[in-house]
Amino acid sequence: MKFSKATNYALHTMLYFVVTDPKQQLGVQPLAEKMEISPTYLSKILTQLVKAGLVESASGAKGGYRLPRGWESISFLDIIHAVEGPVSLFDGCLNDNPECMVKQVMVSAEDKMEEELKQRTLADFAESAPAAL
Amino acid sequence: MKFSKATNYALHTMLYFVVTDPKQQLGVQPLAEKMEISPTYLSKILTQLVKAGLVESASGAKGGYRLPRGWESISFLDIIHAVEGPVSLFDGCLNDNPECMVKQVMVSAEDKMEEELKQRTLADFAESAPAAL
DNA sequence: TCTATTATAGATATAATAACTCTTTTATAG
DNA sequence: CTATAAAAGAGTTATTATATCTATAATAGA
Ligand code: SF4
Ligand code: SF4
Repeated sequence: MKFSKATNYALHTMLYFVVTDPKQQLGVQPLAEKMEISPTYLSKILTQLVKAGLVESASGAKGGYRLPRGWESISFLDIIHAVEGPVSLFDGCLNDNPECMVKQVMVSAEDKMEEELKQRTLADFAESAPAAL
Repeated sequence: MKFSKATNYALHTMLYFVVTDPKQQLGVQPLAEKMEISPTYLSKILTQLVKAGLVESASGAKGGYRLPRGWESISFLDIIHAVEGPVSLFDGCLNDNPECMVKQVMVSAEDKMEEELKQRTLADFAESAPAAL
């Protein structure tokens, strides 16, 4: 019952994009070194973010990654969902009773968490946390 | 990023105690049959609940499990914590900066979820959901 | 005390998932 | 054409979840 390391890497990577320069193309090597993981692994995570539209990539020489226009409104939840997939904290419900309050409680709890994660966007970090990473 | 099956079993077991008879001693076999898992496995989960003080157990003949006095105020969060341990959705933070907003966001999101889970107690299910399980 | 019953503990096996690596392919600037 | 960098795919290892089996401890009742 915790977020994967991949999600961690994704969050930190996105934040790093913000605190450096959202416009500039950035290769995967410097990022990988910062977090001490292999470039190919991080690349795989970044590809997930690309597919979710949370970063832009450019192949070939002088290529790299950068934030897309509109990056300011990307939320924590967006990033988490991009990496973890559509998570539902509560699964394995056999007799699928829609009235069941157990499910309702769990779903509502998850919603509360997601609400919070949705409200926090990269814009919040543009000024406030340049020293974080 | 989801709750374990064990947590599921624990929640359903607790609910089952409520909808049947909170006072009566109940062996592990009937419960295990209901959820189609082995008695020893469920027993292990129940033992965790016992250690957390969420159920009472009695060894020996005519023994079994039952809810303790004050069971009405046991919350979903109590049960989850008893089985999952002290979970923190966000770990693997290396340079432990207490000012870090990333951590703050994640912790606050988790808090929101836990608040909700804390407010839902077994008492809510005493009348409302006798047909759930 | 003896026996049947029931929880507890420990060791172990299996399965599933996460975490990571290596290799190959595709794309592009110069 | 070539150097560079991302994307894709296959495969490996590590970790954790899930579950079972066996043995031990406790207790009520005969
Ligand atoms: S009690 Fe609710 S959550 Fe559990 S199996 Fe039934 S419908 Fe699903
Ligand atoms: S940026 Fe924040 S969450 Fe990430 S390692 Fe640093 S202190 Fe921890």
